[in-house]
Amino acid sequence: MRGPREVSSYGTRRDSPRALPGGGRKPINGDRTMRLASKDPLKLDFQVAKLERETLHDRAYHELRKAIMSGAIRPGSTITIRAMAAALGTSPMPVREALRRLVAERALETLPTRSVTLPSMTPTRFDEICRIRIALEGMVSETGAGRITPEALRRMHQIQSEMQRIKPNRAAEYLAKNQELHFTLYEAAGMPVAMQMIESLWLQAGPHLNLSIAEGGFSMGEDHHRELLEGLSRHDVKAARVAIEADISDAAIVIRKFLESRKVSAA
Amino acid sequence: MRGPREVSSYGTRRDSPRALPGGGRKPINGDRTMRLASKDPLKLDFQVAKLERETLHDRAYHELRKAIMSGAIRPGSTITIRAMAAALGTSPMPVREALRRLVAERALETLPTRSVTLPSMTPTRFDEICRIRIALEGMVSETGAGRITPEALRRMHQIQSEMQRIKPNRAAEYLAKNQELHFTLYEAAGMPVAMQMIESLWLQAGPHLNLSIAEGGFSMGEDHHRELLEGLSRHDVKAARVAIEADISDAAIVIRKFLESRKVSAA
DNA sequence: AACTGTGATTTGTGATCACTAGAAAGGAGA
DNA sequence: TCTCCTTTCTAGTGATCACAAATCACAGTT
Repeated sequence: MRGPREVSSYGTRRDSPRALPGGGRKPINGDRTMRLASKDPLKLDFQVAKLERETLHDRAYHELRKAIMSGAIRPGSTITIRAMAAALGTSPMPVREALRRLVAERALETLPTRSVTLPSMTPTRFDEICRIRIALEGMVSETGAGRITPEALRRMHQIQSEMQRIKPNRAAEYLAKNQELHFTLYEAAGMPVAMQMIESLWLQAGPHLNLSIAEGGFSMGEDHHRELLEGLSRHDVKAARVAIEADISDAAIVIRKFLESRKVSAA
Repeated sequence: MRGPREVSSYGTRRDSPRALPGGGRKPINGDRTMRLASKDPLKLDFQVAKLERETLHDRAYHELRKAIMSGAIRPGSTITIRAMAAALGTSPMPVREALRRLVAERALETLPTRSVTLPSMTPTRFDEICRIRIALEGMVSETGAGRITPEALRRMHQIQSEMQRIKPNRAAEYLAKNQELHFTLYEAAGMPVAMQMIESLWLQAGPHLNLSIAEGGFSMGEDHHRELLEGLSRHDVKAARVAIEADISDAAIVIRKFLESRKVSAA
């Protein structure tokens, strides 16, 4: 006899609503909520708030992603499903799917034992990622430069000035702003497929950037960002591309040095 | 009272071995099978066949992938977990994970209703994919051209001559050989991260290539493949890159025309 | 005849259980 | 004390169950 689950330590019970309030993330339901009256234009004569409906594995995915990007998970450490599930207050199932998704995006890796780890970065792999980034982000930034709106450009200037005011010991903030600056330009290109690929690349490199910058301090990007914004102002798409490529290359040199020094110290 | 599963319609029972014979796919276990005797050098004085130990969701993934690439799944049609599970003779669980993985790779797409479909290709998306391919595969092919081994080059010649002998009505074979030719070059570059990204792009474009070639016939690539092989023979990496880029561009023109004609006929 | 509300069926999501393989810990013998 | 074996524990995989949202079918109403 097995009465349908009498006890459980989960915060979310069966009979509680599945829809979770969720952070400020975009809802995945497109437009097919609220179909109540007045047919084809599907208009309602009063306003209602759109319901958020996010799945648990989506939330687990975003939590893990955040932890990876921020450097909270140490490279080489393994992530166990059950521990993560306990931390999130869910069953192992959503975590399993989130991990699988991150493995597919190459942010995580499955060991031969089938455990999942955050892969450590080798200089070789880092070089490869940088070369891909130059090819891909170079192309996308050139496209974005040709289609950027005045609002987006203003926003980039805003981000740049904020970056210059960040204190030298707040490396994580700096990196976040840096990402925002780059992605504002890329977004302007209107290339969603490329966008996801670039995000995947940043996710692979991110944790190691965080670690190396945290130790070595940051002094990167200033010049190239200035060149980038100048190029955008005068609609010089080639200049924008060159600035992005140089930005990636120069940062790569610093990080690579750090990776190699770490390799020596580990040996 | 609920005796632990008396009946089941699955072909694979609990007590049957988990390890499935599997097709000619590479096993995911690295090297840590067979650790029976003679410790540290890990040598065995006789040869044994490596045990295949592939998870069910890996097999489901590869089956689905094959179905997508071959065009067996029509764009726009939805894939239900339970139907796929029944077809594979497993529980829905492995299928669920395989689908999630393919969605992460953008080969499939989740609708707002959370069903999974094979997305149909718009000219816009196709153009984007081609531009990404030119940037990425151009870079990789230049690298590969500089590092290709004589064996790999010989193999490429072999593939090319096989392609020329394929009858005009065997489009699928032609596409398979075409992929083999490209990937042999890319493999030589030794860029595993880029490799996976390129595979993902081919998986996105693949089904639609199949459909359009099947209807329109194929007359693509001959010239560019010749240029490519000539360039490789004389170690001209730039020529190889240009040939690949032209190959992608020219094929894109044909496919794009097909996509647009189809759009009109659908409307 | 078209639309709306209701019930039945389908389908995705999440929880729990069972099973197996590694990993770790503990103990016996040299 | 070290090594090897056994036992125990841990963790991933897959099956099954339960539930809710979506779709479908149908009937009743305007």
